[in-house]
Parts: sequence; C-alpha cells; structure tokens
Amino acid sequence: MIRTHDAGALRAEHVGQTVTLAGWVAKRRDHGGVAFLDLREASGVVQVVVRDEAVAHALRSEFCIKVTGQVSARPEGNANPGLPSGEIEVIADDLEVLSAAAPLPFPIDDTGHKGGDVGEEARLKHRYLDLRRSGPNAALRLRSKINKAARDVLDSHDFVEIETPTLTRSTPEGARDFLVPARLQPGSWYALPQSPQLFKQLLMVAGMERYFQIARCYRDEDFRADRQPEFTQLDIEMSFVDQEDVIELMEDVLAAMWKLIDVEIPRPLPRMTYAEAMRRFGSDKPDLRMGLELVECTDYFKETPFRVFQAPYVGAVVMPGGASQPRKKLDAWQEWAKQRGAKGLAYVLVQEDGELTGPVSKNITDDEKSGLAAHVDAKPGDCIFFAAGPAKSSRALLGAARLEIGRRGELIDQSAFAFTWVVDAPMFEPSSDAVESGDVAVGAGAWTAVHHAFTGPKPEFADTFDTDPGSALAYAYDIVCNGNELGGGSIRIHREDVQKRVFAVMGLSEAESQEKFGFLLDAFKFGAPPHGGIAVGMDRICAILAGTDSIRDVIAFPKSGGGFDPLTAAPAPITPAQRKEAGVDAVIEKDSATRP
RNA sequence: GGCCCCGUAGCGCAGUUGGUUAGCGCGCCGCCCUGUCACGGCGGAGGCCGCGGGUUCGAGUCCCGUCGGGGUCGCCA
Repeated sequence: MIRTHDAGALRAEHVGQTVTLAGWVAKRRDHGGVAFLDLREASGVVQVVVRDEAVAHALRSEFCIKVTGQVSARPEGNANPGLPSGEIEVIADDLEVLSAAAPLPFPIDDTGHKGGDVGEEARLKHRYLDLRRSGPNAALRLRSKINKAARDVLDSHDFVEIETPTLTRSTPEGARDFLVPARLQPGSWYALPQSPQLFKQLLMVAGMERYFQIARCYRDEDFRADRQPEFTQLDIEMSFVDQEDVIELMEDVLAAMWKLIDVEIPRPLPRMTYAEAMRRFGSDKPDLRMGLELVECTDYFKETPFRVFQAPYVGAVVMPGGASQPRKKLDAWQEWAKQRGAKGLAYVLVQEDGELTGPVSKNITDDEKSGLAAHVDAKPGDCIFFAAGPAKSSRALLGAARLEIGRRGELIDQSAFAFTWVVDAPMFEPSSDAVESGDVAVGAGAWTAVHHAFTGPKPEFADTFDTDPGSALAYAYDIVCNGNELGGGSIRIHREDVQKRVFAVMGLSEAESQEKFGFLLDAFKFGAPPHGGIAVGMDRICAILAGTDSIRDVIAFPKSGGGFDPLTAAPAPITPAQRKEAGVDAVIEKDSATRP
C-alpha cells in the first residue's frame, strides 16, 4: 500500500507517529506561509498542515496526493469538534502529487453550503466525480452492506447462490424484452431475462432446494422515477415449502437489512388480504404510515336521488382541514382527477358549524346530509372527496387522492417504516382490465394472470380455478413498505397438468405453451418438487434504507430518461459492418417465423 | 403515446408590462495573507440566453416547431 494509515482513522492516540497518507484534496485553505488541506479518502478526512508555500500553492481541489508527516495534536483552541479526527493534524514533511485534477464540472466537497445542489444530469455525466461526494458514496457503500446482510442470512439458512443466464429465451412476464441478435443464427434473437423466474424453478426440479441470486433483470418499458431498464432483484426459491416458510425467511432477510440502519422491524410483519387493501386503501401497496382510510358509501347512498352516486360503488376519503381550501384549489383537485382519467372528484365541505356545502350537497337528501359527516368520520372543517363508478377505478382514484392528501398535508411520518404483507390476490383478472393490446399479454384469453403464469392457486381453489377464474385466489404474497411494493412471490405450480390448465385459462393453446415453455412443462414431468419463492427489488430497498426517493441514487451508473446513459452515451449507433455481422437485418423465411 | 414543468457562465440561480451594456452566489485564473476548517482581502476571465423558424422598430422575455431533462397517466407479472 502507498499509505501506512487511513486518514480518517487518525486520533489523538497516534500523536507522534510518522504516517504516510494518500487521498484527495477536498479543500485547501492557503494562508501564505501555512496552508491547511483537508485530505479525504474512503475512511474519512484529516487536516494536513503544509508549511512549504511553494508546495501548497500549486495544489488544487481533488488533486490526488501522497503525504508523509507526523501526527500532532492541534494547538490549543484549534481542534475541530465537527471532525472525528479533529483533535489532531498531520504536519507534512513530504507531499507528492500522484495525479493532478482539471477544474471540476461541479463542486465535490459537500461540507458547508456552497452554491445549490447539483443537477442530476451533470452528476450522472461525471458520475465518477459525483460518487466522490459523501452522500452518493455512502449510498453505494450501504448497498454493499445490504447485499451482504442478505447473503449472510441466506447462507445461514443453507441457501445456494447460483447464477442464471442473461442471454436466454424470453420469459413470459408481461413486459417487453430486450433483444440481442444471435450472430450464429441470423434472424434468431436472445432475450435478456425479465427475471430468472423459469430458471429458478428449474433449479428446484434440479434438487437445489434452496436457491438465491442477486440478479440483474431487464425490462424494456417506458421510464419512471422508480424504474430503470436494468434493475436488481434478490431472487429466492425454495422447495418443499408453503407460504409461511417463505414469508418467515423474507422477514429474516428484511430484519437484517433494516438492522443496518438501526431499525428493528416488528416480527411477524402485519398482513392484510388484497381485497382488504383495495377496500381500505384503494391500492395493492398501501402506505400505512398514515390513516385516512377510504370509507365505503355504496350502501349509504343506496336510495340517493343523486344520479352520480347511483353507481356500483361509492366511496369517500376525508381531507382534514380541507373545507377551508379556496375554490381555486378545489378546482385544481378536479384537474388532478382528470389527469388520472377520472371525470372529476366530487366533494362536500363540512363547515365549522357543521353545515355541508359544495356542489354535491345540493344534490343529496337532507337525510343523507345529516348523517354523512359521521358516516365518513369527517370533522367540521374537513373536506370529503367522493368517487363513484366501477369499484376498481373508483377505489384507485380515492387511493391516489388519499396519498395526495397525505403529501400535501404532510400527514406522512417520514421516519416510519410501515411494512405489510398483502396476501390472497386474485389469480386472474379479465384481460380487458390488464391490457388493451395483445403485444404484452400472455395468451389471448379472456383472463390474464395477476401475478404471473406460474403462480399456483390457493389449495382450496385447485379444482375450480379454471371453471371459475374470477373468484380463484392465488397462492401469492407481496411485501409492501411505505406504499412501495418491495417484491412479491408465490407458491408455484409444480405439476404439468395444473400448469396446462392455467395456460388454458389464459387462452394459451397447447401448441403455444409447448412452443414457449415446453422446457418447463417437460421438467415438471420428472418429479418436480412443490416449491415457491419470492423476489424483491434491491434498488428500491436500498433507496428506502438510504433515505432517498430515487433508485438512481443507489445505482452506481444509472440511466436517465429514455434509457440513455449520460456517461457512456449509450445506446449508440453501430457500424454497418457490425450490423451485418450481428445479423440484425436477417430476413426470415415465412414458415420458420414464430410468434413472439 | 397523452398531459404538466424546466433548459440563461463550469455549477446553482435571478432577469420587470418585450427596450439598448444580461446579473448574483459558488467555482475558476492572478496577486496578497503564518492557525484556518463555509478562511480572508484585492483584481480578472468566462454567455450565440438548448436549437430552428415566426411576430416586432426591437425577443433571454411573446408564438410555433424541435431536441434534451424532470414529473405524471398509459405501460411496467
């Protein structure tokens, strides 16, 4: 090693020792005759005193330097209590510039308040500099610890870490695949895996019994703040287990992860059914850091003369203090609702004297008015928002309104971690609900899998799921934290006959299912063990633990919108020669063309 | 793909009802400074106001288009 000591680890006990340090010039305070350097490296920061003006004067921010000198106690009154090494300083005898630095595109030293925050575009373009900053640097180090925590727990449970292919056949999980041309078979393409789903099930057939992988997954979908084209899942699969085993294991893993930030998560984690989550929160990933549950009003308005409320579902959510909103704000809510595809957001204002006002109040009966505030638990001064129509979309609107109310009113406890399992999701939903176009639907049937096609039915629906798909519940579980779906899993189908029946419900013909997943169906013919598992999104988990809103902050080299990497400028055009060699433009003969 | 917001110096921002020379902070460069830690002082450089078109006597400012970024809905098992 070039250095003998870690700069950030030096303390009073080292006084008198001669040390050699290596790191970066975080800051230079040159007084002419004596200069102070903050030397920064992985372990922290220490102050270096340079008395040779010629040496100090030439130094600039972020020069990479090597310093040899004696650790000495700072003069009386000059200690810096804000610095762990603030009791001491290193008097430089010898200073060597290992590498000079050009003027920086943005400030790296983030102690103090110089200028504003740096924009993400600039940071990502020079991500290697961004990562020198304490925040981004710490985020990646935390991520490493989170990975280790997961590995340690899984190792203690005798799990086997196994890598699966990234050049593979597309797995039918609904998203668009990234495709890679196969040079040796022009016209044929690999797909990057959306997840290792099929492989991990094959590993169960292979008798591995307990598999995990920190797996990169790829989905070619449009971007969101919380989405990247490539992302990382902690992927787990176990044989001979039921739902309780998987949940218990996952709670072990989560507990170890959260322990890293000194949070003890309550075990066992609470659970609710999918139906309950939708009913109370209008979401399959409820944020339980706040109350404001949705209130069912369908029965309450059963006899209402108000046409809008003569609907299969009427529900409400209360905005505390919302009655004093100016008209303009209430109109803004209408716009907000319209942006989400709703007609609007009906509301009633509960005035301080208890009188109900607002457009809706004129349309409902006196009886309905008199009991309304009590029914929805609204206090004087509150605003009651209503949605009426099909249950699913109305609840979704109210659920979104609930979150928006929470955000605007700062009703969410930012320091809380509110976990819940959401269980008993329906196995199928009508295809029309899920997708309009056939390009991402698995199969062409009237029903599509809510989870994915390999999720088993709960045992009590084993006989009836194909005759009555609408009421069948899946043997599946999602883990939710603070309104984020961290991940989910299920007990899988392990029998060929059951898998075929599921495919049939989804409208996948024998020939199609054989074409797409023949290898899985074949595998199930050879004594496949009952198995199940879970996969959780590591990017989101790391972001939550790092206390950031964006998963980009916990990814070393993230992509920006449109899948563009500002650092390497990928994706980039290829040369005609590469095109030709890759076989991108190979023409396929008609009869050998297969369905996607 | 729809809608909303943002593009002004290396970074973060301001810029009036359209008005002549486009500012501020930090950074950068030079000089000075022997106890600072958001060091300080003096001086200086740095801008085709994202790009293209239009309106106007005159556009950073208004209009249209386009590119880039961010958000959101669709989409994302």
